[in-house]
Amino acid sequence: MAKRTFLGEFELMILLAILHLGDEAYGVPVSRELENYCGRSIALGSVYASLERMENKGLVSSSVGDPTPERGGKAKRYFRVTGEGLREVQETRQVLTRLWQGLPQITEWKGRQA
Amino acid sequence: MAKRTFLGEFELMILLAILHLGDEAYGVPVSRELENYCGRSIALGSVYASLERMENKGLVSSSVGDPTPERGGKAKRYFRVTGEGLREVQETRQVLTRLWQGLPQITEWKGRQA
DNA sequence: TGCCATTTCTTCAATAATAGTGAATATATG
DNA sequence: CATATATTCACTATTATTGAAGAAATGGCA
Repeated sequence: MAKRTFLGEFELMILLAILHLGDEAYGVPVSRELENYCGRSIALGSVYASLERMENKGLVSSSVGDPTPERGGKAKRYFRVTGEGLREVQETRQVLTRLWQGLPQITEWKGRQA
Repeated sequence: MAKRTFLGEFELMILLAILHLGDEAYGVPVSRELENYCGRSIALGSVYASLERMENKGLVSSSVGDPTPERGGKAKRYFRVTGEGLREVQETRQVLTRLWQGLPQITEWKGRQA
């Protein structure tokens, strides 16, 4: 069996999106948030699948809210990042930050070139 | 078929390790470099597998050097990050940087807590 | 009132791609 | 030939992606 591994890129981004959204972190806005940050479309199914896996690993927890009084206002499943999830994000950030420090070809790039 | 996706966490780290190593970037030191940065052991096979995939995707290129005059000095396969590989690293870094900006619970963490 | 179309959100099933492992293989030198 | 360095291989596990189906709610209209 494959042993414990890194946080996947997608997992990392989802965790960060949840932190950004705070109390409004359920599947749909998480997906929208990612699309905004990444500039590409994200399949909702992949977000839910990843959330499911991360809940099993203890990186996020979820709770189902009440239905809202609006058309299609089905109860939402809200997600939070657990302490362990936060720790993993922090560690990943540390490693990446160290890795791209001292690499001018990376860090001096300011965005898509003209 | 799954469409084009993000750079995986592992792929990203390998690309960064290659950039750090410059002219000495072949399988073994790449793996060692990762172990140093990540603080965990890395299976050599997984590094080669990832390098292989990335070469197919055009993110790295490789060339086989000459044997070196030392015991077991088998010819090495050196890797370089291509222009496209570099661009992907840069874009990934941009997205991640934006995502963890404004999150004090992430950015104000200075390392493994005492 | 009682349906049903519509909306919002979640789950599912199936496939592709990536990660990880241990053993095997290839080539050097001493 | 034993040993050292490096790469490749075969196989399994985990993660990513997609498209469609399922659940639950409201709004409007006969």
